[in-house]
Amino acid sequence: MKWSQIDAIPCPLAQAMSVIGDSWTLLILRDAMRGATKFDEFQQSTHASRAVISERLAHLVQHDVMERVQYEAHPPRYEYRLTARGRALQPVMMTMAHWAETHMPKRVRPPNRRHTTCGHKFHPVIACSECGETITPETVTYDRPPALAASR
Amino acid sequence: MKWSQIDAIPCPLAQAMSVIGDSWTLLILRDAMRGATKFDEFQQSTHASRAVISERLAHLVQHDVMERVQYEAHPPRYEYRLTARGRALQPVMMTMAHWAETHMPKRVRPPNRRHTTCGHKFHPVIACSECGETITPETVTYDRPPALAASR
DNA sequence: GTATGTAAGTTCGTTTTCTGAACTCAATCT
DNA sequence: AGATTGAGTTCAGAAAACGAACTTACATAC
Repeated sequence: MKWSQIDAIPCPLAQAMSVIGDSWTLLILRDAMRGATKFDEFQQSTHASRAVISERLAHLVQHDVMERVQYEAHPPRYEYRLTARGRALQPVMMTMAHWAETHMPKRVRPPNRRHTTCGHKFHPVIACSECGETITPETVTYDRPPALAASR
Repeated sequence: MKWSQIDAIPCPLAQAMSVIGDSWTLLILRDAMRGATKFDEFQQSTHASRAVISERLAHLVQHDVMERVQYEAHPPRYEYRLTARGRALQPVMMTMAHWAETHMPKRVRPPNRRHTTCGHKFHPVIACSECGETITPETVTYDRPPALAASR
């Protein structure tokens, strides 16, 4: 199977990969979260080739993660903005960044996130939507367990 | 810049990508979380080519996300197990799966996670490690804000 | 003792994708 | 008129992925 065909796999993670799993895509989204909107901003920040930036942005637009908006008529100019679906990736990226911060500390600056509501420096923890307690992997079960594809 | 050189970027997300950002890698880890350990299990479940599985597993071992363990001496046979660093990716993958479930519901089965501690079906929410409140993107600030690379 | 099977890979010719530099286009600015 | 800007496209060469076949080291069946 080709990587370009993972959208056919009915698994949430595979579906997520089919939209945001290509190389450079998450770095483009990181820049978008920091306020980037212009083609050249994405290109200069990520250092990916212009062809790749072009292809990835089109893919994100196609899947409603970003939108292409004309911001100037003469000459016609377009920028890219996160949609609600795109902004909803913020927890994913924060969780991933936190993993890198805790497990590869020598390679990144120490984090400096602050929660404005309580005023403290914090790191993200995963909580249960129902009881609010912290989720640990051992406390999660599946009613119909996700099976390995080969074993079905 | 080449994708294979993102490990040089001192950004947590880029560092995470350099370890788990290649195509197929997250699907391999998904299978590992479900209990897969054998080369052929990974290959048959993901449908990636054997060469790619081989390369990705070696990369994960090199970065201490999985370990290669001999489980039989005659003939010599090896399997792959998640390390602590690999198991720590569970929240990342759960958060990403939840994003796909909520934003691409037509393409995946409805979720069925249960929190054994409280007994309820749940979805993961991101909470503040200090005050326990739910984190929304607007309530996060950075003391030294992550800048766009081009603007530095 | 020969043949078949198994698990964990490697090899290799073909196809696909990426890379980076140059080019285009529409319009404004000097 | 010529230079600049922003948003791309084009293209030749390099790198990576694809998938089928092959290898290695044994165990087991015939």
